[in-house]
Amino acid sequence: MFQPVRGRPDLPATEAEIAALWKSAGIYQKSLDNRRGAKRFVFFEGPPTANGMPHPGHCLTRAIKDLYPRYRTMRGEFCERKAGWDTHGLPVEVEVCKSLGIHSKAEIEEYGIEPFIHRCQESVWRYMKEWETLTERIGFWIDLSQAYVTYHQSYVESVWWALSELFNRGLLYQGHKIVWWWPQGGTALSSGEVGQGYRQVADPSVYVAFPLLDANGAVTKRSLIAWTTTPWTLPSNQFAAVKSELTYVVVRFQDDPEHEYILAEPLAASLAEKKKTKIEILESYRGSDLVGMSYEPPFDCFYSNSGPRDATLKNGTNEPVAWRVIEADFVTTDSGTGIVHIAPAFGEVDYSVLMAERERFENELPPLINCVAPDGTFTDEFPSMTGRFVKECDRDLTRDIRSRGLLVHQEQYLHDYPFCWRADNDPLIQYPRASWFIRTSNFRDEMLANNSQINWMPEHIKEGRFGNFLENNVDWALSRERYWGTPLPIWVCEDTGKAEAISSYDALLAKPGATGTEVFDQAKVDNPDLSEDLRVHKPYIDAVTYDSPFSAHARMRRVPEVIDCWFDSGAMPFAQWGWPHEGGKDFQSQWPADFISEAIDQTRGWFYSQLAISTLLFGPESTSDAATTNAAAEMPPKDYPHPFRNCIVLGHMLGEDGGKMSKSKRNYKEPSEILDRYGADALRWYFFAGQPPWNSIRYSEQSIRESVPEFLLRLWNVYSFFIIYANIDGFNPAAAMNDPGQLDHASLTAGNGFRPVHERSELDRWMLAELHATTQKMVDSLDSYDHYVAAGALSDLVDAVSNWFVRRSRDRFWATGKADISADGNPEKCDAYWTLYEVLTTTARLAAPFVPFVSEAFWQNLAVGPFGNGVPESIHLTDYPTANTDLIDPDLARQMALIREVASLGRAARAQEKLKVRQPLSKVEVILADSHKNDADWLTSHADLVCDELNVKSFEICAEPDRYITRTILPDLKKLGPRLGKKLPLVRNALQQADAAALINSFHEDGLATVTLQDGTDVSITEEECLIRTTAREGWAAAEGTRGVVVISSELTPELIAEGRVREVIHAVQSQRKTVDLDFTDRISLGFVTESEELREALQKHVKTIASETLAVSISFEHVEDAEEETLDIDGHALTITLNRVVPPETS
RNA sequence: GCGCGCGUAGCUCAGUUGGUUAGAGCGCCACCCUGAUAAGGUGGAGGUCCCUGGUUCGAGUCCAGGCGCGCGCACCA
Repeated sequence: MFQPVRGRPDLPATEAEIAALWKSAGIYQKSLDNRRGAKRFVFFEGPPTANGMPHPGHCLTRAIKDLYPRYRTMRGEFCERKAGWDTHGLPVEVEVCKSLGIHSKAEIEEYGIEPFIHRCQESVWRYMKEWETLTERIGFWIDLSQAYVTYHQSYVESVWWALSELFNRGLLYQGHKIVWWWPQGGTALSSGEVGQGYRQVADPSVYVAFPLLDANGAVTKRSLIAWTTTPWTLPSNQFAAVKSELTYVVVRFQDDPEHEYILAEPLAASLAEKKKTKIEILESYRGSDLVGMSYEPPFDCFYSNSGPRDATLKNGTNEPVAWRVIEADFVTTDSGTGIVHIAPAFGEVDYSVLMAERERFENELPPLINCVAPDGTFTDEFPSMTGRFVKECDRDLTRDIRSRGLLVHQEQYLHDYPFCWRADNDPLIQYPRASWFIRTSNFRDEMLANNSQINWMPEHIKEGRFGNFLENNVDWALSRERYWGTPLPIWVCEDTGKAEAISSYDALLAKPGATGTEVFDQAKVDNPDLSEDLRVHKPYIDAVTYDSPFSAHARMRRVPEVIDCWFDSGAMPFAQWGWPHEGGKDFQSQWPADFISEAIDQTRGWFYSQLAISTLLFGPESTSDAATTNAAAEMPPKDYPHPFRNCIVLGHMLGEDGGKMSKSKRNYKEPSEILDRYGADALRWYFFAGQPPWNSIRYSEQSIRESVPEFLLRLWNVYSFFIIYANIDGFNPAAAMNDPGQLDHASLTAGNGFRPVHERSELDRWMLAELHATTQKMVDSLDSYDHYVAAGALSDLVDAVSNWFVRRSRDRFWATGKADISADGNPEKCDAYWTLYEVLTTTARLAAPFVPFVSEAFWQNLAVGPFGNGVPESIHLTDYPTANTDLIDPDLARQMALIREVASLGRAARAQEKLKVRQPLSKVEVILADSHKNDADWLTSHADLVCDELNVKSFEICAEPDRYITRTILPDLKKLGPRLGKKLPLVRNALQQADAAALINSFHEDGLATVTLQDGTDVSITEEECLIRTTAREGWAAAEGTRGVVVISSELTPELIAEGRVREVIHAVQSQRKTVDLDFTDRISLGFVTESEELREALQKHVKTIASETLAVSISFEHVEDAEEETLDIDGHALTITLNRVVPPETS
């Protein structure tokens, strides 16, 4: 006896029971133990941050991350799943600041770094509970208890090791970088943060004259015109850039005849237009002719001091260190003047100009000119505006330039400009800051080589988004002037400035004269709950200093910075084990990952940080050696790809409106709400089967709801059908066999009453063939990470079971006799049960990685129920099914598809003629397409089935097809195209006009036919090169499909009409039984009252059929007493049906 | 602006090296079944495959250029 099943499943409730079962029985752990020692399937968890609430996108990621480990485990591999949490970084600090009601660095320091760090560490776990709940609820099996945590000491120390290696190899250096700087907040913003803050604003756009100097340094009447939208950068001007190949012209404006100006030729006319004046072109130069000229900068703040000072180049000649025309590729004529004002302090390209210039000089290098302080105000070096915020000086600066006759033109310029995303009135500025970098650009080719070996899904990521990103690699700006992060493990000599990197806390303590640990110890005494891990964090770590090896009596002190938290997560492949300080075995066996998956935003994030770190530390070019830190540690193999081989890049999840999901727009439902209403399996199936994973996916409740009936509900209905009748018939697999194994085909073969497949009905053979073909397809797809195709195959299988196998097997399930091998057993019925049982248990296993809860519920009831300990106690402890290829039968699959199409075409033909299926018809004829000619005999032998499906009296393959159809010979373009090329259209015409019958004849007699083309040439064509299309002629009740044409006889005899009416009446009685709420075994007495002689005769003639179909024990042609009564219209004849339940006589 | 992706039925999406009649689900309309039954099934209508050009015997598919959307990078003197 199976547990009775409700018709309408309550999936969320079922899932809760299953989850409890897994937990109490420790199934996840057992699924691992089961595979210990087997081939490993290595999975890396990209650490989410528990500092924010999980949202629907995380559900998708977690579902995909669960699918493949589950699948591989069932396939016999050992897949450990270690959870992890990303805990560092600005977002955490921001959360804390919000709760404290502060936001600037000054306020943080005022609050105190120590308590601030404590709050950060607590804040990290703010939504921990929600994350753990979601993880379990969605069925993501991962070991949360052993999670790696990026702020833990062992993790931090692994990161330190990596950084110290890089430092020792000269790959970690300090340099300057132009960053987007938030002056009021005193911090740089990450590109992601900057991206959020762009706004369209109107800035002043000024065309400024830079007067050229003659050989003696005297101002001439000729000026360059430079264009800028940031007048505040003009005092810091250092160069003017032109493009060598561009043509520049010397012009005179009609409204300003005193001066001559130089600008790019293509832009001269438009500037004149803007000035509403005319120009005269005096001369033209190539850009390269201008290079080297000196000019007077618009402000003299630096000029007056140092003037146009010269310095010696490496080639021995002299050049001014500033205010000189240089050549640059990035100059364009898209806007401006073709002459670019260069202020290296305030732009990345500008800064690179300065760097390039410095390369040219021998020893006295061009300085970085900058008269702006980090707080965004002018310094003393620009006395006229000292202390004022630069952005507010644009107007006054412009006025100043105009008063000195240097303003050529001014206008408003609309463009996007970034503001601080947290203080949206604060504009950001580009500003130089000292920063630590990793020399990743040296490893660009290495990273590309590594990347080329990775299996990216979708493929275009490799060469596209990710490849491009690597191509444009710049050194990794690693340091952050913040508080909550992995401290940069570099200690600097206070005397000499020489630095060294530290690879672990113990190594630090082992340094001569190390002191300062007591600061943390004291804090621990004051607050015993303080996390030990904070020992390696600010401010405690900053207190640890030691004797300098570089200078007697000097101390080594740590630099103040922490690092980019992306480095943390990228170091996860080894840092999760604390390697190389510990965890050597784990790292060896769990590297590289076979599989990772995250959303597309991680191309710049975790995908990159992992690849970069791995390439630098473990690539063939690497000279890193962990053994210097820990003699027991072994470096991993170097061959690419690492640290991951296969990566599914998920599309972004969009809200209901197709836009970005946003809390404030409320355009999506909380995951918990969806899970409570539809269940995790519904959500998972929607993710897996709804679209290829890399598509962006619109997360809408409606789509999720609609995905349920198509697969889960259909499967559930088949399951519940089986349970209902198996219980009625007492079908008990456990009574039939001792060793059920995992209930796969081979084990079932031993069952009593389980007949060999070849002895069973064709329907069973077909069903099992489909089952095993689907199994094969799913395994192939999942092995190549294509779960979308696998899900489609599974869905088709369920459709086949539900809509063909069960439908066509109903009679067997309802037949008399028992479902066993006893004397009164019915072997056909037994077959039906065994087949459906095999299909259900195997389908459940096929579905297990996709919908782990429902499939477990099936297994518990279908397998564990009857067999107890004889079978694995959970479906997730079984092996994934493998196809029994002997059972796959492509011919039968084709034939069954044919008969399903015939039935469907027959119904289409009926519908066309408005002949409902209840109306019996005399005949159906089928004309098979040539491709299915060979199945004619097979189809004929299934006449009964066709007749039954279509409610017709007889079936035949049409003997005179030409009555009903015409044939058209079409060229098989795929075959003829390559052979005939341009002649193809002619051939096509010729075939269209040719006599199809004659051609077919010719094919049959000569094996080929010759057609004469319009151009007079002849072409021979074989039958294989043609397709013969069959079209139904007008005037018949016919429908055509790809496999043939089905013709229904629409002729109605009085006898057929009578039968139709009887069926109509039976239908009415059945409906009435239902409205009266009779049980389906209740007997009735029936009375028919009608004025129509014709109808009464028909009913009388088929009284037996009516009785058996409706379970009527008596049928009279008068009112039945005390009966339910209903009058209806049968083809224009009024009929009153009276119906009464017959109380069965007491049986003693 | 540059790069990547996307644009197919009312909606959500498939469409496998270019090939003859472009598919599914939902919704809609009509119907069937009434022993899976507050289920299930069938049929139908519905398409300028974003636009324009090109390559080709042949383009939803390949190429170029637009337009629109999403994402990433950069923001431009």
